[in-house]
Amino acid sequence: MELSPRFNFKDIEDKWVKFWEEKNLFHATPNSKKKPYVIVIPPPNVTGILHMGHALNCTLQDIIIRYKRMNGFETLWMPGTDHAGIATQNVVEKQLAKEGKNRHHLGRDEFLKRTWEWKEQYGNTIIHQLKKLGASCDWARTRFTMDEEYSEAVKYTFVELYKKKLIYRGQYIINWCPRCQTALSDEEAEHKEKQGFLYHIRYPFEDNPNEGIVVATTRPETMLGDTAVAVNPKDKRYKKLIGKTLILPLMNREIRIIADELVDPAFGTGAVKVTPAHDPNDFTIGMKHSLDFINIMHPDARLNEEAGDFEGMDRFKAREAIAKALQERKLLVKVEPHMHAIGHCYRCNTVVEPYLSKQWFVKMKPLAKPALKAVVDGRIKFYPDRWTKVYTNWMEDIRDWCISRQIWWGHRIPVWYCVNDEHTTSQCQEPIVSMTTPTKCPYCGSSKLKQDEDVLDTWFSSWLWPFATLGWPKENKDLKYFYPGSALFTASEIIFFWVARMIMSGIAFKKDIPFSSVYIHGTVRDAKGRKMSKSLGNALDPLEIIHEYGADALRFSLIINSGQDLFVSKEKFEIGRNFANKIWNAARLILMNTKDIDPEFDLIKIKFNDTDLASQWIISRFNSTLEKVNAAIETYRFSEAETLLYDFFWSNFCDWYLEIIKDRFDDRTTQHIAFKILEQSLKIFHPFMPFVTEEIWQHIHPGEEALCIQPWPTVEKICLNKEAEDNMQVMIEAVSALRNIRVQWNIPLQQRIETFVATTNNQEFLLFNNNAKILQRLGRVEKLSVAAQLPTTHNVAISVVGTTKIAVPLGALIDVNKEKQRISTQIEEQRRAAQAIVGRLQNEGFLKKAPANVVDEDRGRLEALNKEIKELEIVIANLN
RNA sequence: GGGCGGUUAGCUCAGUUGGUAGAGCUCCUGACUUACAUUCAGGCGGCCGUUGGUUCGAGUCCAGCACCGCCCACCA
Repeated sequence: MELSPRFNFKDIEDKWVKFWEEKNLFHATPNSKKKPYVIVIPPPNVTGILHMGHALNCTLQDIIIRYKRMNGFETLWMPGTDHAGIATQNVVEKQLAKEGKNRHHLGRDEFLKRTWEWKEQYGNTIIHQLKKLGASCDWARTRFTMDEEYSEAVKYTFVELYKKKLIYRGQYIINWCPRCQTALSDEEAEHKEKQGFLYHIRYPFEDNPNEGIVVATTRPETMLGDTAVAVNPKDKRYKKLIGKTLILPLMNREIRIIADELVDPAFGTGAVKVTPAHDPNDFTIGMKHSLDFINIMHPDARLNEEAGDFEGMDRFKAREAIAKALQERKLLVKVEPHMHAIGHCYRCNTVVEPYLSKQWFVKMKPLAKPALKAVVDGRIKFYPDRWTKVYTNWMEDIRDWCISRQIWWGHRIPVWYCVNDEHTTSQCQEPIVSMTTPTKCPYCGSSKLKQDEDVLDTWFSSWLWPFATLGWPKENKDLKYFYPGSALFTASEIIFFWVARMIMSGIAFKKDIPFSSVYIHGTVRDAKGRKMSKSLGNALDPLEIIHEYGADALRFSLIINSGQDLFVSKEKFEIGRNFANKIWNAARLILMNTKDIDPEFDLIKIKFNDTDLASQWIISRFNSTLEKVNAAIETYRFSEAETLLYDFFWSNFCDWYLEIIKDRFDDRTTQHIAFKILEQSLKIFHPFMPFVTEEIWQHIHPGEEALCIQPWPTVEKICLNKEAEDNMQVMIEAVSALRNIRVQWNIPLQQRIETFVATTNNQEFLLFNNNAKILQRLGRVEKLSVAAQLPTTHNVAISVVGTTKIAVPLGALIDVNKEKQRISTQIEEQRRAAQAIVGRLQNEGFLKKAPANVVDEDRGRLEALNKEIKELEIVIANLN
């Protein structure tokens, strides 16, 4: 049965997606005979639609998963989605805004109901898209970070950590997003360099209002909340002033000058205004010196009643207004431009505000210590290795993790407070932390309890992903068999957010690392190197590429470019499309010319003496390629693996082997070798291009088991034949030499030529003698003579390969007059060019006296041209 | 301020332990065509960022410098 003349990926992709899923080929179950190989997918946000980053990330995972599956592992690729607290809430709020409502109009329960509805409707979009990509996940296991079972795991984690005193609640300066109106963790505040200003403000002395101390700040509006000015105790300029009282301008509050080592005398004026409620540094100083903490801001970043005349004003408006007011009072000494990094909300890009508030935190040092060790002592390896240092640096300097969020969509914090005014004992202040909803206060017995309003950071659920997806905290067979996992594939952006925390949680709760390899891949950018984003409008949609070029093409092209950050444009995907097409057509050629293939036929049974050089060569090339491909995949060098496959199949198999055997396809052994190489190639291409390979496979093996569960070929050492590879290389070069002569001398392909091969090297003599056919067929040679010396014929074109001369007598082959004319024209062109140089040199006066380098350069060109002219003249002479 | 990565053909990138610089795309020339024009054959095109060092020999190893990019950081 033949393949259709044109490869049409659109006809086959959906068919195989459906087939694989219906036959349950990707489902993994605990299996006493096989070793497990496990990857958990980085769960995409439910709000997500497939972008190039996902496509790259998931293709990489799919390659190794399919590879391991074919290598006999019980492979589990765990799929699922993340509830993405802030992102999802934002989407639904935007929807509400269109209806002129906000979430408070609906109330918490109604809003959550609405969000769940949204999730049911759109939350699986990305899962469907991943299937189109060919991802071989165990779809039946698809998890969501807010599944009921999963929620139990999250609660359990919170309660356990609280019991171990690794979770605490307290008033601290956190990153506050005034738009999302929630706290953020340090990692969620993205620092970006921005041009700002450094305002120098004079704070007058209480006893001498005309004099004062000058402080420098980038956020003058926070001065309204100042409760001190600090200087370094060693700073000679200010030593005498320590303890003096100042009048805080605009507020007319008395504040004092205090001394603290945190102050750097070299920055600004060396005197720092201290705003303990609005700056992390100042907070520390405030605690140390028992200062007042004055919060001057509403949660939406408008100034509050503590801001005096500026109440109600937005923070940035207030900044201008305050600068102006200070200027009017002649207290603004100067304003200078200043570059500094400002935190932005990673979800909405709003400038975050350091804000004092009561939040829940995870104490990280005890969790980080064993997680750091696991990487330092090599139990977990990063690929490429350089990320190890990024990880260890962060872990060594880890800070506590703010996990409470003032939003509604997420895991509600499992904490209740006693709100009974009448019987409140001092113990009733204690939070009640519980897996289940408590009915009464354990201290006073009151049933007036109120649950904490906040939800947990999304990452507080995703850091449990490697085991919560397997049913933890309940023990079960899956968990026992599939944990710990094998590898994790992700982008560098979430090493801190996710990778590090999974390692911590795995060790803390499962007493074992969650995976032993972490592969960090590059970022996908556009052709100009910018990150792809919807707002820039430069995003290439993977689905569009799948539609236009096919999923195999998308996958192959992405991976072959994935050595580092990728710069993609539409044309970059042609390589994959063309390659899929090449595979298809090679298969067509072979299927057209082979029949009744003996299924028992095996390449390793072929004796080298029984077959020709080209066959030995291609069998050896297949095995040496396979050996290298295996090594590349095992060490996560995927683009290298694809390059090896591409070169083997296209440059060796198609361009040479198939061309050589085309006219002897009637030979049974040849048929079998070609068929077998194709069949084995399909297997090793399958992880990279699952669709086209499965299609061809099922075509040649109808009714048999699918390609995706075929055993991976083994490297047959007996087939590795360096001598054949080297010898074939000589033949290839000889053919190339002949082709070269043809082009050089304008000998049309139709024109059969006579060729002499001359060598005194015994081995090469035999080689050419035995493989004359290759030269004859691919070089279109009519008569080939192999001898020790060239005949004494004039007018031969000679090319040298190794120690062998390949010569073609030109005599009758070329039209001498035509050739003469062609060369004459060439000579004329060269002469004109030479004349132009001479002319220019004369015009510019260089010919007589000039800087040596200029003349040398031109002289070089002149000489080169003259040399070429001479050579061409010799050629003309020879033609006679 | 600290750390990391990059600099090789016009473009995008390979280059394994030091040993005559490679691929794809682009461009140019050509193509007996029943596997493929998403093809085939051939060609043009590189002081391998810069300076110095180690070596018989450096794109590759070492040091400095320049430029580009990324990450981290509580100098207000």
